Amino acid sequence: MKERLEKAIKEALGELGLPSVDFSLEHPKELSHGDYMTNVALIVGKQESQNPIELAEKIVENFNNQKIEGIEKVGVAGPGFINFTLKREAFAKALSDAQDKEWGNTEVYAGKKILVEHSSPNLFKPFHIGHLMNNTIGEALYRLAKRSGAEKATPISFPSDISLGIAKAIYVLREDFGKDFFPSDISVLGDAYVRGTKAYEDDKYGEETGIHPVIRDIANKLYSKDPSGEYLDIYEKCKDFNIKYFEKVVETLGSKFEGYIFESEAGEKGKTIVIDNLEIFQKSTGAIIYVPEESKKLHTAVFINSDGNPTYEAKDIGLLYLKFKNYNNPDISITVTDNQQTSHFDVVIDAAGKINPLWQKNSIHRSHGRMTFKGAKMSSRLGGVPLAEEMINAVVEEVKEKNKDISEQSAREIAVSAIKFTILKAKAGSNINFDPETSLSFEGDSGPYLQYTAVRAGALIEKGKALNISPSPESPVVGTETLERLVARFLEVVERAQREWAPHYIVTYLLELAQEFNSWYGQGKIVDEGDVSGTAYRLYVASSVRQSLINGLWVLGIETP
RNA sequence: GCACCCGUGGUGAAAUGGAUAUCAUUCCGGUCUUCGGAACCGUCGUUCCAGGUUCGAAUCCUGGCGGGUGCACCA
Repeated sequence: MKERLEKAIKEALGELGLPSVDFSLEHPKELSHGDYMTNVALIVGKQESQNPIELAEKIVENFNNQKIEGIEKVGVAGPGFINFTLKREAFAKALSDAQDKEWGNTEVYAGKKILVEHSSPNLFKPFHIGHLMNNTIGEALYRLAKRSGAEKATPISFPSDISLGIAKAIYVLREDFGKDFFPSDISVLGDAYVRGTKAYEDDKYGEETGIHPVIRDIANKLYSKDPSGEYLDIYEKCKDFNIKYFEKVVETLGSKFEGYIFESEAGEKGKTIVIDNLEIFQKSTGAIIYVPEESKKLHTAVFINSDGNPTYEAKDIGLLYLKFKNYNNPDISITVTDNQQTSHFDVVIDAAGKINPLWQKNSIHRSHGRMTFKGAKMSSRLGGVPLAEEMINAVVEEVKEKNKDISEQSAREIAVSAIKFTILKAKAGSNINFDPETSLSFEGDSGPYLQYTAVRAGALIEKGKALNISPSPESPVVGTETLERLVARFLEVVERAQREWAPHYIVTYLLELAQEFNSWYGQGKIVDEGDVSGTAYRLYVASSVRQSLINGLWVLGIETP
């Protein structure tokens, strides 16, 4: 349709003896303005110094002579915009497609291999609300990829299983529990991590002072996988325990990873790569660093420290190597991190491009803001960072307060959907401050509102079934035109979200759709025994709305009850 | 100091350079013979400041002001 209109506009310009110009042809923001609008008269008017409204009227007259197929009406509005309203038949195909589970699948990345890395945990820290945010966004990006026609979309994670920080935690665990320590609860490890950091800062733990050399030695043993160290034994047990914990947590959030690249593997590989590329990196005071060109306005970064161990930067180089090797050179490789890491990532990618241009070309970095959570119920650990579980529980309490009879599982589903929705409705990048009292509503703009609307549509269809009326496109009725337009638009909304890797477009769209549906619902009877053919059509529309909501929510990682 | 991100009703957000800046929430007023009301309808209320570019600026440019983050061996 869009191409047809573009052609018609060009034809009109030619017939009227007007210059051909670059014009836009878009959906107007306001649905009541029609289905497409063009600014062609404004552009020509400017160029030819003519009144744009009069020009627009001439162009419209030409359109009417052209008798373009599928157009209901063309009009001039505002300062000289031309609005096109399509005939209802234009949406028939979309409405029919929207009856199907596959509705919303696109061809945006047809045949591509897409890798999405997200949720990367520190294996000695519990899953906190920062991970919750990362997981929600990462999972949504993965699901967008999955519906984009990609040959393969793969979600992976990059767990931190090795660092000086982890050595600090191991040290504390060994001191407190002896060499036979066995982890029983994640919080024990989290506490050890925090206390280890503190001990290292103070250079004192318990009675013992001057612990730096001991901890550095542990770190070295971990890096070199020294089998003689009893610390390694504790470490391995903690690592196993943690991976299981991580998998359990993300499963309740609806994600599953197809693979992991551990920081320990990436570090080893990264170190080798850096050492093999000393023409790109350089030595400085015992360390190996990377100095970007001045014009790039990036900072110098240490890749291998003076102990000879890879830093986060070298680990990321190794990570890139392993991603492209293990996953068969993905066409798009997305990394989701906190936006504090943006400049770190820029430096790494700049250096990486010199080692292998593909690593730079195919990598995309999506960053998100930080999440804070106010609430007296929080027993904050980790220096004040609330755990994801604590936050979810607090919201579950809110849900139960609203509905006393609700089951634990349903309450949890609703709580998770409300949290995910709040994270995804904003353009990624800004910080979110959760206040369970005010910012997490279950009414209006919320996950539960969308779930509710989908369920409501489902209930209508069930009711129709009980009366032996099934959805049918045969006898269109008045009143559903706007809804039909909106349903048809779902496809391009998904496409845009995929192109820009921005799930929030889907959120905005679903809200608009749900509002329109609920408004229609309130206007009159949908299932009417006295009007079987009309009911069948209305159910057909309801069913298309329902499928759009379900599929849209799925992309957001929200299940429809 | 340098760099990056951000400033939209009381609050939380949306808006490909387009039309009267959109939605939610709060307050107030309504709908109710439910199709499962976590709904629907209505009222009040907003682009940090000053210039500039443009037919047209929340959006682009310059300069302020305010907030956040990052800048050498942590991750």
